[in-house]
Amino acid sequence: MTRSPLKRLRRKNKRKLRTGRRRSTLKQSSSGTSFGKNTRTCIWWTCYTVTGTCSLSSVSAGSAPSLQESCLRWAAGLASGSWLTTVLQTLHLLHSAKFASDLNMTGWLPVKPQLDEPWVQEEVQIWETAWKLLVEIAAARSWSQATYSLCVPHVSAGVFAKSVRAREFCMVLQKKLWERLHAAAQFVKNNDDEISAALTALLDDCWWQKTQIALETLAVGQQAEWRHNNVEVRREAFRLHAGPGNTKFSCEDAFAHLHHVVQKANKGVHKLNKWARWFYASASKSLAGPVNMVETSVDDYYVTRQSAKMNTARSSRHGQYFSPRVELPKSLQLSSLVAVKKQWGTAGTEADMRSIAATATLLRVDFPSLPHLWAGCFFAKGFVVQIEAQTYLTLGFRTWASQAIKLETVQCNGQEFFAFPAMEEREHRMPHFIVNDDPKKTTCKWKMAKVAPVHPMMMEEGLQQHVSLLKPVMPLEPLPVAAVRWGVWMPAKLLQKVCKHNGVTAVTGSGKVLKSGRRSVLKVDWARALVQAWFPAASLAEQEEMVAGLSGVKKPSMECPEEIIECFQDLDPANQQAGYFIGLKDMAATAQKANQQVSARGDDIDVRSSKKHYTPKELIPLLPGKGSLERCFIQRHPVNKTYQGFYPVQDTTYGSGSKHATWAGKRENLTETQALTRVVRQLWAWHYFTVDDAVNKDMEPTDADIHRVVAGFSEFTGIRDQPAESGSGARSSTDPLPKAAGPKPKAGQPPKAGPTPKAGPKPKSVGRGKKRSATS
DNA sequence: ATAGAATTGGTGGTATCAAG
DNA sequence: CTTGATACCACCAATTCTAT
Repeated sequence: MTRSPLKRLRRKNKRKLRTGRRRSTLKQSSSGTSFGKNTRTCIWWTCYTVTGTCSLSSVSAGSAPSLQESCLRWAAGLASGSWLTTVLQTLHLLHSAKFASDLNMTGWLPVKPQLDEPWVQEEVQIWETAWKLLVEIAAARSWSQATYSLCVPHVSAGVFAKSVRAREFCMVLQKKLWERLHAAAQFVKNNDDEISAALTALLDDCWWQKTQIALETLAVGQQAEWRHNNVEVRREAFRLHAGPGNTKFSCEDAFAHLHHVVQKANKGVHKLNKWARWFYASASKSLAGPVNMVETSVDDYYVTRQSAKMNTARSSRHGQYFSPRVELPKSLQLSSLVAVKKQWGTAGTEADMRSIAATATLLRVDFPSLPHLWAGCFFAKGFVVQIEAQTYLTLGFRTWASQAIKLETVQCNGQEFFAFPAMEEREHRMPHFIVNDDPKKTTCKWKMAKVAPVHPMMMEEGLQQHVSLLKPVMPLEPLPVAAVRWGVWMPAKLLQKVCKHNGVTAVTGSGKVLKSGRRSVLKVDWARALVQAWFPAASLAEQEEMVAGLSGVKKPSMECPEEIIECFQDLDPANQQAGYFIGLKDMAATAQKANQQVSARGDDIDVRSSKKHYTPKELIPLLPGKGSLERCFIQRHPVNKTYQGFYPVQDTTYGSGSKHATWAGKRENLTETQALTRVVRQLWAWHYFTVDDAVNKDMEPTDADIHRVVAGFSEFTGIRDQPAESGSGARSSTDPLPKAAGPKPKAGQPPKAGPTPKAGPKPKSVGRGKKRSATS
């Protein structure tokens, strides 16, 4: 019994770890053909890299950088905030004359045009849309990249940053994280209160400190007293980052591939199943050696199938595929996916962002305010916020904190504008985070305003050198008030908290009728109560807009039965204007609009999901299997004047086949019958080739059959076919494929001329199917 | 706490387009 | 007409959100 390659590999790696890193394996990894061109590398490959001896001297100036060096530089750049430079450059396009002119914006005008002119409105609209896009891009990049500058072990790459200052900064950051983690652990141990609970949740969200590698990295730093030039610190960082940062991708790739194999297996395509497993085992270079490998060529596939037929020993031909023969130690509590999730944490983009925000919070914020940080949910992406003299653009809130970009204020003629400070060269950048722990509108120190970019041509005289500035739509007002005014979405729980902290408790339910006879309180009810308490003077439509934003409800927020809408519309105009009906009017209009949107959306989906070019029922009798064969069909395109037939060629080497024919075309000018005949004959040719058991050849439709079908269509195309040729069942002279329908090869057997797929009658069209089966 | 709804991201397969 | 590229759609699984 041979041992599984996986097991063998594990042992190999273990041995390597134990015997100390004497032999450099890094070279091997960088020269492997797997990297670069194809990232489908065995996961152990990457682990291998980590255990190798580092050669610090290889990271040197001079000759062309090695793969390791460029990867290391890249990781170091990310750790010291290179991505933030990109974010700032993106946002700075607001002040870029070139950007404005690229968008065909009119330049600064000393005499302002009328705002209501169509071209002005159009340009202003474009400029505002461009700004929104810039904010989206900036926020997306910030939240996806900040992890490299904040979380361990990513930050440790910073000791290879270009400047000493940046290197020092990364070590200081890790030192702080280390200290804060210890303080947090102490606090949780000694306290059992609200703060302790919040801190536990924060640590859960941080997540990275639960990993062995992060703790090890910090421990190495601590032992080195956080000196960036310590040999061990640099060695650790080198091992982690001097290689393609693709452990994640390698794992995903490997598992995605396994998943694919499993899918195929479940479909019962046994030939492909085995083939794919062999391919998988042999595609991984790191498995070479202990296992007999097969070549991943089509020839080899045929040979293995031949040997299977001839009952020769296959074990000498192929490797073994993976299966979990070794159970993980029980103490790890990782025996199931559920256990993994419990032990480690949830994965995904949301979780990553939470981790970033939690780490930033752990770093800067005092523990006592942790239970109140949910109040940061007012920081909506793209708004301008201010505390004391400092102003920021927010990039969105994630559970604990919001990312923010510092702004400077520009005064002119008593008006206040906001601008991004001039870009300066920096060796090190850190993302900025802001928090709010006060949800009360009366005491909250933060102020917020919605802003719009001023169009370059509309800039005040004397400010045109800025190209464009951000201008508050309304004066800054307390953060909670502004958030409600602009309908900043928040989860239901937080909305409730906001209401309670601000004394809004009179909430009428509008949900289902409960046993008590009262209606249950929904999210919208809280939103409506808050809006009515804070904006009693606003019109109902305005209030409903705020409510819709706060609760994020897309459907009609209240059940407004059709009858009520109809009743209202049946009222005579005088009554419709009556004071006590005006509210109803707005509501009916809103509900109707929403209803229409919902129903229109439904229709849309229906229309798109219908298959327009599926086999028309008239063509079904012409198909092999008469419609019972899956993925075998003919499309008819009256506009393109084409037929296209598809047949699921079962031999996976060929994928599925398709045959296309045009009638009334320029080159051949076929009749419609001739075109359809070509397609039908090809389908049957594939059918004979594929199906092993005896097929009654008489089932194949005659030319006359085909013509009859086409004649049924002709009224739609306007192109009349000639009557069928007199030779009744005989093939016409234009029959395109007399050979293909000729001597039938036995199915499930390679063409007799040999193992190459070229010989013998075979489907001509290979198409994408072949490629996929060869590369998957 | 938890069931169920909604949302999101990924995958395989089909439909369509366009270059040669 | 072949071929490759890509848009689009249905479906699945993971995750988040809401309501109870």
